[in-house]
Amino acid sequence: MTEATRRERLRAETERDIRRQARALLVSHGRDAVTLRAIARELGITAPALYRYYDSREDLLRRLVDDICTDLAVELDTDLAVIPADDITAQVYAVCHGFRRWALAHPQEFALVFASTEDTLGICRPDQRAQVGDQFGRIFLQVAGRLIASHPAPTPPHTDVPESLHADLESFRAVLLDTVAAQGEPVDPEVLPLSAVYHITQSWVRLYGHVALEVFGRFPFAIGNPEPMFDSMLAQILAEMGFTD
Amino acid sequence: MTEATRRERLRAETERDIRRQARALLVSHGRDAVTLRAIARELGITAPALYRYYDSREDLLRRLVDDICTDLAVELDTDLAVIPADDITAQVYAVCHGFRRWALAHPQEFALVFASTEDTLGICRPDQRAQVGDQFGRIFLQVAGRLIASHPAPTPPHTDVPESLHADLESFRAVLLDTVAAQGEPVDPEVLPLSAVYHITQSWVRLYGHVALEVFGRFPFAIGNPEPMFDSMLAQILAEMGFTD
DNA sequence: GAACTTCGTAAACACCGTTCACTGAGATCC
DNA sequence: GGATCTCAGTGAACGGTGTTTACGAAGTTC
Repeated sequence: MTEATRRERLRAETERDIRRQARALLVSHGRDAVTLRAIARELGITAPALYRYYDSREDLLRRLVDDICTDLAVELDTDLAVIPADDITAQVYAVCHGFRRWALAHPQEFALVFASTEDTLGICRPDQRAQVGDQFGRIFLQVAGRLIASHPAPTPPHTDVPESLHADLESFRAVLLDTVAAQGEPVDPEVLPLSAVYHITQSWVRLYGHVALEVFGRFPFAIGNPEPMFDSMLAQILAEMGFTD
Repeated sequence: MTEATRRERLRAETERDIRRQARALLVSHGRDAVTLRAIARELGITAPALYRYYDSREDLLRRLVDDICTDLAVELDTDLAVIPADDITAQVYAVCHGFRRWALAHPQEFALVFASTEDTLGICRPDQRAQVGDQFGRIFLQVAGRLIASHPAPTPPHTDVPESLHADLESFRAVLLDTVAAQGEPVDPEVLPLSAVYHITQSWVRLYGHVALEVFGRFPFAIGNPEPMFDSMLAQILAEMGFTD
């Protein structure tokens, strides 16, 4: 059935097992508990064997980040699957709620992927990764692109876009257009004002800010149930783009 | 001169040295490098001696957080000292710019204080700490309280405050009033609408979100110079409160 | 000066990441 | 089919870590 050799199959299987155990340790006991010896112990092998698969513990953690992003993307895609394709605001709600739910359910993974300094996690080749994690970034860009591509009216930009950001925002707009186009319907670049691209960036700031503050417990006061605040924030973000439903 | 005994003086001195070395290791080589043995080595003592001062490495890290918050507060207070007492928007700019500058200059310390999950850092007795770090929290509350206490007009609330947040926001308003009153001029509680308190919370979400995204390099695209974006965000936050300068 | 408290030590234990020489089984070639 | 090569996994070792323990040597108190 498989044309791969027996050795290749076993290798791929072991590699998956290693990552799975590493994830389990990360989730259950935190980043520091992801030790090569503990992983090997659970797998019934010895620690040096792991060096046949990863250059170092840091290398393994770096690849874990990719796995986590992929899993998050799968979860968000599942949420998106039940949303009508033409209901863009429902898609935005689904992705944002899904992101928050995932972050609160997996704080250690959130911290590793979204709150690690570059030097504690090794260099992540800044040229290739234009976005936080390939898979999760794809979904974010996709929904963001569709959102601003379908925004109801040429919204008067609430704020002036700083002049010095024009170049960066224009290349980001190109990435958004590519992502949307690759997923299906192409979009007229003219209908994507720079101010909307800027607003999307600001929305990511707020989405990320709220979720991170909640995960890390750094809101300035105890909040009984933060979900209404999250919903209210999303509603305001959409309202500022001209969506009034 | 000092009425403390020789032993007490030496103890206090050693304790300061320990924390200073721990901070140096944190800043220069990251959280994982803050090792009891490394600290002891630099101080010319042995690692078990540190247990006369701290219960464990985790305990030491927890107290480091307090030190860092205090230092951050001192830095922000220095910035505030040169701002006219009646120019509240300038004070807001000073604190926000100072917070961003500090975070970018001390990413490891920022990550430890503002992006650590509760269980990786031990429980921080949620009853006592009403705010992120006592000292830094004091400054934030102080400026935030003064800001909404002096907001120019009874701003029409852009968004409705979710019903379920009223109770939490009211107790937060009380904390804000206490902080401002303890610092000098008392404030009429009536001039502090709940929607403004809510807006302050949303502003913290945006301030924190921008700074954390910049520190962790998680903006969705490469930004040549993020400072204009930060300034633009601050301007918008103030504009939404009715400050138009 | 005796009794007591406290700081620091050395030794030990159980972990950790990582390197290295080596074995044994799968893959390949003749 | 047998020789050869490749490579996953091993055991031992090195230097590092947090932490506990018993003990000595000061400072403090009476």
